[in-house]
Amino acid sequence: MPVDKTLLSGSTSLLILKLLSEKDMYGYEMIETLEKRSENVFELKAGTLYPLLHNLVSQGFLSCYEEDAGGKVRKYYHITVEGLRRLKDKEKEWKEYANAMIHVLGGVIYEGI
Amino acid sequence: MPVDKTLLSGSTSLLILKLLSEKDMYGYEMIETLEKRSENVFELKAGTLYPLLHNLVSQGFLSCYEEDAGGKVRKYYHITVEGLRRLKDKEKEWKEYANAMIHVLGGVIYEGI
DNA sequence: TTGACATATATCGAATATCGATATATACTT
DNA sequence: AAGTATATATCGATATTCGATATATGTCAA
Repeated sequence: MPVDKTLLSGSTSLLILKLLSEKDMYGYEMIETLEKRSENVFELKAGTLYPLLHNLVSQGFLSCYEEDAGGKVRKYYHITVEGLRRLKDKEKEWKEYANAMIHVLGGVIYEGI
Repeated sequence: MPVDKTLLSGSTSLLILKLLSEKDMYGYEMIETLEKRSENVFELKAGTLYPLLHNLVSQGFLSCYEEDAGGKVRKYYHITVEGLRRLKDKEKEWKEYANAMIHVLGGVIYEGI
């Protein structure tokens, strides 16, 4: 059950940074991992991911190296120190946003997030 | 402390529909109410709101009537039956999105929202 | 009374983000 | 041999928001 794609706007880089804070991954792997972890709510498209990865590299938040996997060359991405800092900021920002939404929607504020 | 504006993408109409499900409001009032309720996290701009309101009216989710307030004409917006249905759908969608985010971010899933 | 600021609505162009379509190439399966 | 999955990439179209700008009235202080 994928959600309105515009809801993802702005949170995609956060999701990617989060995944890479756990281990190095290649693009295709990120798409599959996100899909599984979110129980098919996030269906990140390749046309969204690859330009975003290049962008994060050029901003210094990720580094990239190639590795051979049975004839196929995979591009692994690794989060940098600046990337970890960025992740922390983005995570905090998202929690602020979510709390504000819950507040307006009339629910209790979830202090845990 | 306003958050990254791209995070709002897609949730703005949900916020507006939610406000109007409580009472009729005019545009300027919505901007101020959202700002207060979210503790300055949401700073909806007039350039975003007014076209959005017109759009929601043309889609049949809102109706509009004018009222005089000390020389100034205010345009009050009222949520329609279809608007209420839309609100319910959008609310459900946002909760699905938020739960998926929390899931990926490694937090517990907040069943309440 | 004049100037500044708040109220109130509106439009337009620029910037940003995502997707769909398309392209390329290899591996695996049937 | 053909089709599907893996894997990366680019481009144009679409959607959303904002900043800037415009207009007009009310209020308050100097």
